[in-house]
Amino acid sequence: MTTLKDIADHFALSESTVSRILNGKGRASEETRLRVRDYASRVGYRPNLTARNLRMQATGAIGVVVPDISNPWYATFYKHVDDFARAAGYRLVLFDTDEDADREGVVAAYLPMAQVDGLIVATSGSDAYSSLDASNLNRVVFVDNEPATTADNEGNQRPVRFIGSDNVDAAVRLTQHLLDSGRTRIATLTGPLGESSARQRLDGFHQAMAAADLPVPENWVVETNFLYDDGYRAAVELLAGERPQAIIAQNNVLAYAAVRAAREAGLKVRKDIAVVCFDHIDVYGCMRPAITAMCQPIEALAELALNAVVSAVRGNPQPPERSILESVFVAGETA
Amino acid sequence: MTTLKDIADHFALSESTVSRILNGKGRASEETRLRVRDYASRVGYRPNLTARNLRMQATGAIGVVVPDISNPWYATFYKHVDDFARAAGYRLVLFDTDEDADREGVVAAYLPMAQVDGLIVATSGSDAYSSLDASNLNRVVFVDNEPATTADNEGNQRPVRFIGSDNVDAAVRLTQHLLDSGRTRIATLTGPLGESSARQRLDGFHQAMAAADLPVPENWVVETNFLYDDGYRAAVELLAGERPQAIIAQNNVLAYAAVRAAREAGLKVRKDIAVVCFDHIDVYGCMRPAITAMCQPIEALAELALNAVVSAVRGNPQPPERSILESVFVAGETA
DNA sequence: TTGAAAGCGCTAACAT
DNA sequence: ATGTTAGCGCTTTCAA
Repeated sequence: MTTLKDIADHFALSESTVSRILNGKGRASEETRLRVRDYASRVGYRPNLTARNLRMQATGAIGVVVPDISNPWYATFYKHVDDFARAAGYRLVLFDTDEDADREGVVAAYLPMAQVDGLIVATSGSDAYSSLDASNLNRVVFVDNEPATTADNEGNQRPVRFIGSDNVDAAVRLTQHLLDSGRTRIATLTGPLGESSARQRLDGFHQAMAAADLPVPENWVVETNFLYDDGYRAAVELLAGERPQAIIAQNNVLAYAAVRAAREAGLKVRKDIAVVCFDHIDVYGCMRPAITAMCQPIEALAELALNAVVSAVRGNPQPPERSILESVFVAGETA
Repeated sequence: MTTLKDIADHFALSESTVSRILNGKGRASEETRLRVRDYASRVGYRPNLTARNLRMQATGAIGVVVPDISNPWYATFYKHVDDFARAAGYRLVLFDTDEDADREGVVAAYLPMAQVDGLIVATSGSDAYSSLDASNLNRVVFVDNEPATTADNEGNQRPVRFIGSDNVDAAVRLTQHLLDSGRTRIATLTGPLGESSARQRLDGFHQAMAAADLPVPENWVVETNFLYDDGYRAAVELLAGERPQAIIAQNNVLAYAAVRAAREAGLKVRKDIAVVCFDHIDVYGCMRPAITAMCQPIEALAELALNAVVSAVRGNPQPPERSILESVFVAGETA
């Protein structure tokens, strides 16, 4: 590869002069500038970003960490973040942790390892963030789901920047929707209850049921890992026992699994069993039945997250505050 | 951040000793090793990968470039590549170009800029690869779609490593399937005809129609950018005119757009109009109707692509050969 | 307008 | 078993 030095040598110039010219900094004689620019583009010179990043102590890249990029919700989220990032002059790099805490830990370390300037993280429960020092932790913005722990060495829990939604309330509303339709025997497929979003959505469900004086049999609260296969197994098992009138799936993918299980059990969704969920999104309009759901305002989350991380990266210390957005109810055909 | 030097200073050791210990290379006294390891993990030392990469002239990362990560086909492809990459000891980094040649050009430059060791590219027609020198071009593996041009400065077209499928033949078979069902008035939504996959699929369509002595009205071949919105507009327009009995969509997303347009036009898909496509994949089993399609063997593509790029990265020059896999017909409910 | 020199944090060849 | 030195390719201060 051609380096700055190669170009400098070619003209018997110094590296610094060439660097300045190529970066448009400082002055250089019109003639040198032209010659250098021309030569650089002729030989296809590309600055070695690794070297530049090392020198600059910055990368210009922001990482986005999601548990499952084949989940259209996260893909859509990423696309929105990308739009905002581009406008702000940052490059985005996408990491898929496959809902695996270890993989997430690896990515979390990219920050102290100087691979990205900041991180937007939809965590699935890694505790890797506790090993980040304050200056690095400050450059991560959590979305959707709060990290399990951000305690430091001494065990002090440290507040972080979080952009999420009103999960408890959304769950209450979603449950209430079912109750209003006369369905009182309700089961739920939860995510890992170590995760805040799962816990909160379960809380809301319990609250609404308690307020209506309705029981929730223990075996109607089934914990999953938020992934399709696991959700499917759980749903099959759920439907094999005494059958609820409705299932609340704590994310979109679990709902798809539940719908499949219901169909395979010969049930007609809605008539025989209602299925509702959180964060259903149908990018291409081809999913049937359309699922009734409470949805986080995905674009607003993306915008807040990007702004927050950029401001941290630019050196403005982040107020470790929680921004909670309101979910919206989207009526479908399943409840 | 703690650096090697900090640790070295702390024990009055040299950086090289600490480096060797932390990398498990060379010998060191049991005692020093323990003390250093312990201290490093206590202070949460993370090697600066930027520095290491600069020194090593390698990153251990392979980039995967796709035109649209919210397209489940690419998301699935990525996941498969990830599995193989992990097994081979490489980290994957995902880039979404949003079907935009400029963005793809930026990512292509990551190679000479030393940001990744290799690239697996599902191109959407950037000519950026022509500016890569031989040693860089050798580290990119193209999948699904061949690059527009890989000519060098002198205009010589250079062969590249490509993993794709039998598009022409697949299109012939898909068309034949429609013909066999008695549908002879067939329209097609193509991708950008600058892209090889689009051209080949169109070729196959024309071949099959010609072989059956059937005409293809010019306005029944509609070129799109492979994206949903554009496909939808095209489909609406197509259905507004004299109506074909079937639509061949050149990718999955165009099919979803066509199905939507058909529904909105009050048509019953299959009965009133057939819709078939390439590469339909329904990760969650909730898309209705199930679309009849010719599908590239996605996992095999992923495996070949990863193996090829890894072997290039490891220094084994790539034979610039084209690997062509056979597509499989997946019967659905739409034709 | 240009150059010399230092240094970002790391690894490795070559001492000792 | 450990240290010295050089250098990866770049930017930037300071000097000329």
